[in-house]
Amino acid sequence: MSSVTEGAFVQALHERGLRATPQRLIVYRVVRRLDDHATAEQLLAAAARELPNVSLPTIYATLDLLEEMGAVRKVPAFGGTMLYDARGDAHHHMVCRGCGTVRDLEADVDDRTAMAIASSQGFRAERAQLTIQGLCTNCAG
Amino acid sequence: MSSVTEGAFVQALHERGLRATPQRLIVYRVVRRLDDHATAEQLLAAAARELPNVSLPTIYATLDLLEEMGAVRKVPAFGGTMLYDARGDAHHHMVCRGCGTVRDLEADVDDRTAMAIASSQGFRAERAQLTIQGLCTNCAG
DNA sequence: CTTTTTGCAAATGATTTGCATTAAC
DNA sequence: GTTAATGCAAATCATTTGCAAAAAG
Repeated sequence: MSSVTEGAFVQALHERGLRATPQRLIVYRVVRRLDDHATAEQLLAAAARELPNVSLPTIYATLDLLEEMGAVRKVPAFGGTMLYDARGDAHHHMVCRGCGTVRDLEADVDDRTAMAIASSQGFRAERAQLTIQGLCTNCAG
Repeated sequence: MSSVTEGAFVQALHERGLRATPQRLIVYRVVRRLDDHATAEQLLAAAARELPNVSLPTIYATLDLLEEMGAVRKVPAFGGTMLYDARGDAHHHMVCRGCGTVRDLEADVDDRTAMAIASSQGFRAERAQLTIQGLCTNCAG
C-alpha cells in the first residue's frame, strides 16, 4: 500500500484485521507530511502535538506496521539509529560519517542488474538504494 | 591506507603519532582475514583467541581508528548493529529486513553520476554502495 | 463482550565513557 | 620518564517487552 488517502489506510488496516486507532492515524499522517527522514523521537514530538500522550512504544510499533504495509521505509543510520522515510519515489542517500546526518540525493541509478542478481540468489529483493558515504560540508572543514 | 603488510600499518600508525600496540595489530590482522562482515562482538571473539583479554572498548576504538584510516568500512545494519567489513574492492549488500542478515552482492553498479551530484553539492563523497532491501530465503518462506 | 492496542515502567543490547593502571616510545 | 592506550565497571541511548487498563469492533 502506498495510498494517498487516510480512508484507504483505514481500509488496509481492517483488511488485516487490525484496528484504526487515533494513534495509528496520526502517525500515518505525520509520517506522510514528512519529506525528509525522521527518527522515532522526532515523529513522537510531531504526533504529540496532535495527541498529547502518545507513547514511544506505540510510535515504534506503528512504524513497524507501516513498514510492513510498505508505507514507510526504514533506513539504518550511523550511530545505531533508525530513520523513517515516507517518500514513495526512488531516491538515494548521502550519509556523513562525521555527524551521521542523512540527506536525500536526487539521482538516477540503474539498479536492475543488481536486483536481478539478488533475485536469482533466492533473495526476495524489494528495493535498492544507493548510500553515498563521506563527509558533509560541515564535517569536511 | 589500504596497504597489505602489517609493517605498513605500523608505519601508518606512527605517522599519525599513534602507538603500535599488540591489540591494534591483532584487530588489524583479524579484520583483514575476514571476507565477510562481522560485528564487534565477533571480532572480539576472534581477537581473543590470540590475545586472551582484549576488551570490547578496545575493539570498538580500534575499529573506529581503522575506519578513519580507510582500512575498514562500517556498515549500519538493521537491529541497531554496526558491521565491519575489510573488503577493499567495490561490492554491494543485500540486507534482510526480517533477520537483519547482510550478504555481499557481486554486481557492477554505475554510481558515477550519483557521486558527481553529491560532490557538486559540497558533500565529500568517499564511496557509494548499493543496499538491496528485502527478505532472505529463510524469512521469505 | 471480546480481543487488540495502548501507556507506563522496566528490561535489553550495542556502544561509549571515566578512570586508575599499564605499556609504548 | 611521558603520554597514549588499555581493561574494567558503570553510563548512555535507541529500541523492546511485560502487563494491567482502556477502547475498537
